[in-house]
Amino acid sequence: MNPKATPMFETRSSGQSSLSLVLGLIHEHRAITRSEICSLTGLSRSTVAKLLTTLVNLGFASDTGAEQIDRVGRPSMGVDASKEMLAISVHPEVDYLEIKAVAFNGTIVHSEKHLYDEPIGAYQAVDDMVQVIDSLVADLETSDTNYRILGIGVIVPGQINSSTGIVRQAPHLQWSEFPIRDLLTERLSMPVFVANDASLGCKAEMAYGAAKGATDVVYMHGTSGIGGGVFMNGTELKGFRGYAGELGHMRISSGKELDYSGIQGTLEALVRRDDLEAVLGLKNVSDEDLEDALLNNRTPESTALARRQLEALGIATANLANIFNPEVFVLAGFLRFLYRFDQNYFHRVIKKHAIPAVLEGMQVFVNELGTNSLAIGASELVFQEAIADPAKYVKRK
Amino acid sequence: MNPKATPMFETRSSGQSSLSLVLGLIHEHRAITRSEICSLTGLSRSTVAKLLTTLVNLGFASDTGAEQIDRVGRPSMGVDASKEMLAISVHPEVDYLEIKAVAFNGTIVHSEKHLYDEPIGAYQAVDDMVQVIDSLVADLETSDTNYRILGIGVIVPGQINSSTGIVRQAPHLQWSEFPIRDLLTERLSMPVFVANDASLGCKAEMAYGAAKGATDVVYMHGTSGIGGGVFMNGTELKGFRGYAGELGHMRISSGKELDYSGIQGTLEALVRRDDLEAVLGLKNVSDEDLEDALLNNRTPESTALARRQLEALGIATANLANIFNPEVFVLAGFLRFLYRFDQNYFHRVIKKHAIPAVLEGMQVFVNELGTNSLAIGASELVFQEAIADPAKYVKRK
DNA sequence: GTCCTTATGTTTCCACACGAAACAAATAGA
DNA sequence: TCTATTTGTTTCGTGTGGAAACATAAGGAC
Repeated sequence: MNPKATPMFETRSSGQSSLSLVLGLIHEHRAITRSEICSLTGLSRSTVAKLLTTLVNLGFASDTGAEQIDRVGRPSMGVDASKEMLAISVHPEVDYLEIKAVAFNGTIVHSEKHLYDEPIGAYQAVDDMVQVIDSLVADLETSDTNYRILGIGVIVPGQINSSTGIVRQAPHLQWSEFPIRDLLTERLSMPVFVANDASLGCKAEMAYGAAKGATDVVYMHGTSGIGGGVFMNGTELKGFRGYAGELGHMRISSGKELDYSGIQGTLEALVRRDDLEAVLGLKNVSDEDLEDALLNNRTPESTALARRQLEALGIATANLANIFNPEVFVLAGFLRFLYRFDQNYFHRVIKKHAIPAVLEGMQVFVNELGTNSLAIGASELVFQEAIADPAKYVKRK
Repeated sequence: MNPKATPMFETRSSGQSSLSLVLGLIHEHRAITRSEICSLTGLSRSTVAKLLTTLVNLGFASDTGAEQIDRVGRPSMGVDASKEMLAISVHPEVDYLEIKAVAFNGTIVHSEKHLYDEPIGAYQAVDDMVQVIDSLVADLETSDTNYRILGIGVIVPGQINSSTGIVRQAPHLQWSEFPIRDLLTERLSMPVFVANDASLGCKAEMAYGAAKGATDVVYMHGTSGIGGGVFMNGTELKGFRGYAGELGHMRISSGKELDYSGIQGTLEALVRRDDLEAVLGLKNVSDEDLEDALLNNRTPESTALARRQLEALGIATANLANIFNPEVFVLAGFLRFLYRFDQNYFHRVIKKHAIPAVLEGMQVFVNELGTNSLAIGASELVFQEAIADPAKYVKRK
């Protein structure tokens, strides 16, 4: 046939098939009954039955007995999301490399962390990842449970071009222009996905955390800099080349403070974790310790600083509210306890700078998910791909 | 059946059917050959043939003879988008009411403008609209061409809740909380859609103007205030309640200037058409006259002001570039000639305040479409609905 | 002009997804 | 034990889209 035929769109029920729809529900709910699937999707009982048999055959779900009770009528049978389908999350940081295995039903089945004494280069990091993953895969395959690994999700603290899988710049790791996805794909021979840490944190909070059920979410994550993730209408804002969501670089003041990119008056220049540590006489402490010090040892200086930072954060939030009209705003990292320091003040600043209409119904939350949030977000990269085309993944004997 | 069954998703080829896909292509291209449809969609010849006969029967398209020439092989037959399917655009402004009729192939088949001596209220405006549209419909129906009107698109200069069709606030018209869609639907008995003017301008520029072919577009429109429209990945950013895109209220400076909502240091407070008129000794002049005066009668004062405004606009643009990583940035209204006043300076400001990565491949354009841009955008509201479900619209005898 | 090649339209049949309807099964309540 | 209710199961019909074979309309080589 015509070899030049490169369709602009997928044909065949573009968007998603019913199979994906049902599989997505199973993944989201972890356990769900057949009748719930019927009412949530609008599919008929006969169709749901057929779809479920194929999903069970593919290994994505398993039938459970009837569980419902205390209602008239024949009890509906349940299905569970698979405990055996896995995604592996990989998280390189300045001083460690963390690898976890997440099951399709959301449970963490494995977790390991390798500490580094000194920062290592990008290529060395890839070598380490390959080695750790290879041995993990070997362990899982010899285990008595019949695990099957669907792919790898890499969490990178920096700018990612998600379509090419190239790390554009990761300031803390000091990586730049590093084609991590292709390198890992080649050496691991399984699907590899790469994404920004803030974007994955947002994804996880939307799936199972503070923003569960919301479709329009803005997420800000404060570590050393401030990273952002934005989901509108349920899908991530990626932009032309995939660099959308650089919320920390938003300029909100005409002041002369510089952020780490050398830009003046940005959010990142005005809201700094370092400054909070300094005013409390601390250095390189954990988030927990900093939170404790900030909230419980209030001094005039620390209060003044926190207020200044909260004002800047509030102005940025108001700007983002005007721009996005989100349903939920999630604050993570050190922004979480900066917010808790004086949330009333923060809300007053927002009210002053945002249009009233966009604040109606908008909610501000701090992140709910703890240490596993990034791993869960990374696993979603893999699982969403599998959900979109379940037939591609055949059952392992 | 179960009456409580309210599916969260549409089943049945959710997204779009092949019929919509093909109809969308016909609308976009105005004229296209059958074989182009095959290669663009990936559908088979037999399927395309079937789909086209139903679309021709529905009246959305008409067969044309073979046109292609100078190539080996049987020439492919063409289809034209209908000249008879119409959308009516309605544009209320402070001192006029403008009504146009746009055909499915993009041609303007009718245009009329009623001037007002003094501002009229919202209800009076609706009365006028109904009267004008009724008589227009009567004219079209008695015409010798077999017109069929698919719906009404209303262009409102203000905040719209697109899901309820309520005008939240239109400062210049002095309307607020006005349920214009329901009022018009009731009295006109045809589908009515309402949208913000900047959003429609953006839609039109993407379909047929400066941003043609782009999927990630940020559009800023300067009239008295500054309105914005954002499309990401081809779909409009609406946000939770539909108020996303209030770009004019972005705060970029710590200055004390107030915009018309009383917010300090915003883009709208710093970039003002009034100020440009004043520095040139003008008042209430047309865009053409203001452009002419600004570009051709440069004084030290006007240059200084334009530079200040360009700097603010550049900072805002850089912020939006960081946030959205758009492919195309479109400047319309008076921003168009503010940009032309010194576009090199504008680009320098952007470079200074944006992350290098997000500027790669980003292009800045001024709007290309002239007076009909809003009408075309409004017609798209109607036509996109028809394209999504063509079977709903039966052919008129 | 006559063939051959190429690209397209047309027709016939088939695969697949999904639903409607009838029936079977499992519960609570009378 | 019987009834009402809800769900699983089976059968059959419908609609969407494709593959394959065939028909048709061009250009090009001889």
